[in-house]
Amino acid sequence: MEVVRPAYLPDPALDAAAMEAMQRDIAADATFADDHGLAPDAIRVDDRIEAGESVEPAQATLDGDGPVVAGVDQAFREDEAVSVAVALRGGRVIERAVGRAPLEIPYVPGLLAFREGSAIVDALESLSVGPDLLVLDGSGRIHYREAGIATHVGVLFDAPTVGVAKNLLCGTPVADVEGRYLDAGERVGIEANEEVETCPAGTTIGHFYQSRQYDHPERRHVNPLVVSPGHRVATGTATDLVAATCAGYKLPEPTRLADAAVGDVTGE
DNA sequence: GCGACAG
DNA sequence: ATCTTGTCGC
Repeated sequence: MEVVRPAYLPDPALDAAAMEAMQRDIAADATFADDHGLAPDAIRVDDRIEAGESVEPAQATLDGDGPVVAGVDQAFREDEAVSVAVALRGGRVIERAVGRAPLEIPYVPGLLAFREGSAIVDALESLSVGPDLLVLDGSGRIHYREAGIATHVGVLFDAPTVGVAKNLLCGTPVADVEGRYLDAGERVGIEANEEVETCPAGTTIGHFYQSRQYDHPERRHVNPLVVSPGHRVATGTATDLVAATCAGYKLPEPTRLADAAVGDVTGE
């Protein structure tokens, strides 16, 4: 893949005010409407995984039909960030790419892309396929300036992206989910509030999505995913697409596989 | 000043 | 995110 908006490369040397200013520009350039030619129905997961079988990584097959979805995830060592992108077609791995970058700034809520972004760019630049959709770890439009890491990366490459987070950064759920049991498949809208300074309060900027749930509400329950559009995807579609990439686990397959891959790149 | 806060 | 083993429950 190729960066098409180099002005938005996440330079960790910028001061916070400059980072925030860049995010406002990115949000203005982002498209929170469908512009991707992807149909959730066209996305397939590996049926062997859905059946609970263990699957060996498939050999690279760059040819074929059907949309390509890539998951991206990061892990950290001493003072470097490692990012891995895993591209899937029909639920099978067709390519993996690794990227690295020194860790130069601490984690600051709202400025995540400036800490991890360089490693992600490094990984995606070495990816030979241009995925029809990128699934990033973290928020997209659910962000103080509607420019979370999924939106930032999407605009950098002008690629359709969605963000999948495990926790809510900002915004207000339209229904109380606190300790409430959501059935698998349920979604609850997340609306912008005063924390989101770039759009009117009440705008739907994402969803809680219950990708997986236990059968008995009494004791244990799974926390829902936090899904939001990154770039070139509408809010409802973002959740539809993420739902289509899930295969019985809490995390979407692209994310799970990127997670595992970055794990053993970082590990042994 | 206090609270909230992706990874 | 990361430091880290076993363990309770379905």
